[in-house]
Amino acid sequence: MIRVVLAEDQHMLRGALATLLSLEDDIEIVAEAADGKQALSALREHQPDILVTDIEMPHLSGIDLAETVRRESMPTRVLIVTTFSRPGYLQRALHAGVHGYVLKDSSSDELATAVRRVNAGERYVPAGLAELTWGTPDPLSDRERQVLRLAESGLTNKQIASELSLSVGTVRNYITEAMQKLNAGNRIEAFRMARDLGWL
Amino acid sequence: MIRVVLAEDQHMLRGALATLLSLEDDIEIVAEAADGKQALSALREHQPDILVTDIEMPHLSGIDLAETVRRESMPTRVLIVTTFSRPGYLQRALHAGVHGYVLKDSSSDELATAVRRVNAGERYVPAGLAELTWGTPDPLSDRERQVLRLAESGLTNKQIASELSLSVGTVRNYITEAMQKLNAGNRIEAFRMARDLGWL
DNA sequence: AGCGCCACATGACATTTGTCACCTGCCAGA
DNA sequence: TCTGGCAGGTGACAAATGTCATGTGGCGCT
Repeated sequence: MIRVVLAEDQHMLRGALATLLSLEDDIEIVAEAADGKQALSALREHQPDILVTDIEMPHLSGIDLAETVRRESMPTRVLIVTTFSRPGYLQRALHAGVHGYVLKDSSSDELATAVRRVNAGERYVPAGLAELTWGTPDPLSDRERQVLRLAESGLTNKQIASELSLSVGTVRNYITEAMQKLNAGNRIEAFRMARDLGWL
Repeated sequence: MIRVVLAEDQHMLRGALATLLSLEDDIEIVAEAADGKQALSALREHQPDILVTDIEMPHLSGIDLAETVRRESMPTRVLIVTTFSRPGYLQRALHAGVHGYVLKDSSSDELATAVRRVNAGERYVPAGLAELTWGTPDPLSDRERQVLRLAESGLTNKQIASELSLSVGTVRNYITEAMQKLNAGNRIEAFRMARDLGWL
């Protein structure tokens, strides 16, 4: 029996996946979690074989969970289930020690398959996405990323500067650099592109 | 037997919901659709009792579908299932003649309940959301909405102006008006707020 | 017919944003 | 030790963005 903890913040999808996975003869859902913190408690308590988790969740992301699992040498393997086929996400996920990666846009059969593969010690990654990923390494520096995130939330250069204790000129510089790297015409295009590629 | 067409672009959720709804004794899924166009064909072919549909889908949105259903006087009632609890969405949905509205963040039991209620001729709307909705009527004019959408996609005022055959000054003015109505400090805050409230 | 209201429109002006050239200091690797 | 790269910074200039006063025409109300 493969013992699974399921973490997904969307109630309806979580319930549906739990039901479907439970229908499989060799899979057992030992706990469900609606956010990262609950997931972490469940991991500590149940020490499952597999954690099936979304990336974007309150409190702790699926990637944060994967890092914790590795840092604390838990016996659990992590399988990410996510909406987005953003190259940067997969890259960060693999870097965090994730064992499998499934898109919500695939079938629930494929999820069950992935669970079994990962449980058997294999890696599971969508064919097309893997290639995409290595084609475009993230060119942004930490500062550029930081500044773009704040710009995305609607702050002005002045506000960003005071937030990060930098001069306005420096902030402008980072934005300009990011725009050049991303080949964007203004800050809006820049953070949208970075976001879409999974770099923020 | 309640005959249902299910339209949802996320494969995994669609499959899961189809399975779960089929488990109910009085509900039958007669067709599934992955986008608005497929949904429309399915509606024409099967003339179901209920259309369960997402809002954000390729080709035709769930709201477009609801409008078509009413315009063509189909025998079908429409039940929206969506991620977003944005007041403007519910408002537009009801205006389009939708009979029920369920959030993906509720349980799948609730979905089945909603299907039955709507089939019985009742309306089904989440309690809290209904109040929220009437508290904040959309203050944006058509032009302001149009301009905000284009600004959101990263176009400059000049590009927006040429797109809409206006002068740059006029475009700037619309942005300013929208910013004032939304109490935003710049265009980025403005379109983010409008988007979050479901007004774009 | 006259009034007010509103969406739509414009241009002049001030501020913010983006570009560019150039400077300092730190640190890792050849 | 030299070199290159990166973080941090400045200032001058050009371009885009935001503010404001003002004008037009349509529509409803009295």
